[in-house]
Amino acid sequence: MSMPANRWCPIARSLGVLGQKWNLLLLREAFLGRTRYGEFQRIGVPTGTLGARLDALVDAGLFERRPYQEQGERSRDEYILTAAGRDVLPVLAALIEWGESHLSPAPGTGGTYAATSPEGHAVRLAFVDDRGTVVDNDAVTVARKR
Amino acid sequence: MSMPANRWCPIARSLGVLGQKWNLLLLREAFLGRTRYGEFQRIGVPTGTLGARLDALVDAGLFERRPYQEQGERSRDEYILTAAGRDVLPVLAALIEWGESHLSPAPGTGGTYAATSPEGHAVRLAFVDDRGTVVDNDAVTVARKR
DNA sequence: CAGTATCCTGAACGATACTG
DNA sequence: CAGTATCGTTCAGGATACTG
Repeated sequence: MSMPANRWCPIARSLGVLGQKWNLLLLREAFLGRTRYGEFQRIGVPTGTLGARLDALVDAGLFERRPYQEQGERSRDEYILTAAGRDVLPVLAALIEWGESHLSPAPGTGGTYAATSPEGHAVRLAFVDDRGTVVDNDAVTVARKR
Repeated sequence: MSMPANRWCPIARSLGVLGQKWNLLLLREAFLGRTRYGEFQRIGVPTGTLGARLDALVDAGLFERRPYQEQGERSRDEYILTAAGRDVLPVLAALIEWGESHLSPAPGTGGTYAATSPEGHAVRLAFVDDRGTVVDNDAVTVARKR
């Protein structure tokens, strides 16, 4: 995403990293516990694209390579989420919630993903103020600072 | 986004609507109160692209056209967020927060956007459980249902 | 299994010109 | 001001073959 007129905008800048077609799907797999090339490949991404996307995500600091070695095999790399990568979770959660609410099929018939707290409680995304009070989405307004 | 292997996934499906380069930027403008062609145009999108994106967002049900008429001018259309469109706010907020945390320049030097509650309190996105208790991002796990 | 290398195609993009 | 039309370019994506 080039867009010189929007370089100041964190949305545009985030999309520069996260906006390509496969990146968020690879991150989804990572959150589901996948770490290896072959596991990522199974979601349908062509190998050429996969290599490029993995490189890009490593360069952007969302994945880091970690060597591993199976019995009698050469050393290979796993792709592990960094702290920056783990912070993408709200983006994924927001997309999941929007898709399940507004896209056919089966809007509202129980989701395909479950997000849970360490205690096993289902969690959802919400806006909260500094005291931790939940604020309804429609009540939130956005403004540009300065 | 075609991806037959991922049609079940609400992330992939949401990206089908929201993933194009300019769509989220147009929605950003809508949240900032812009409604008219010329206002959208100012963000740097070429007119051809703008027409196509606006059509797509109307077709997807995120914008609706509403006629307006200035003194002595012909009737024109404004582009108004629908309920589905307003629900995109968490996606934008998540991208803003990720970008401001992890992308140069000036990560953490105070954001470019402010989200506020009706009472004027600053709000941020967070995971909450069914009792409204905030759960730390890193403590949340995702799993595929069924 | 874990990649790299090639080649092709299509869609979004960007610029520019034109119309009511 | 609010668009539509045209055109060239670029790049992600897709298919396939090949390597260690």
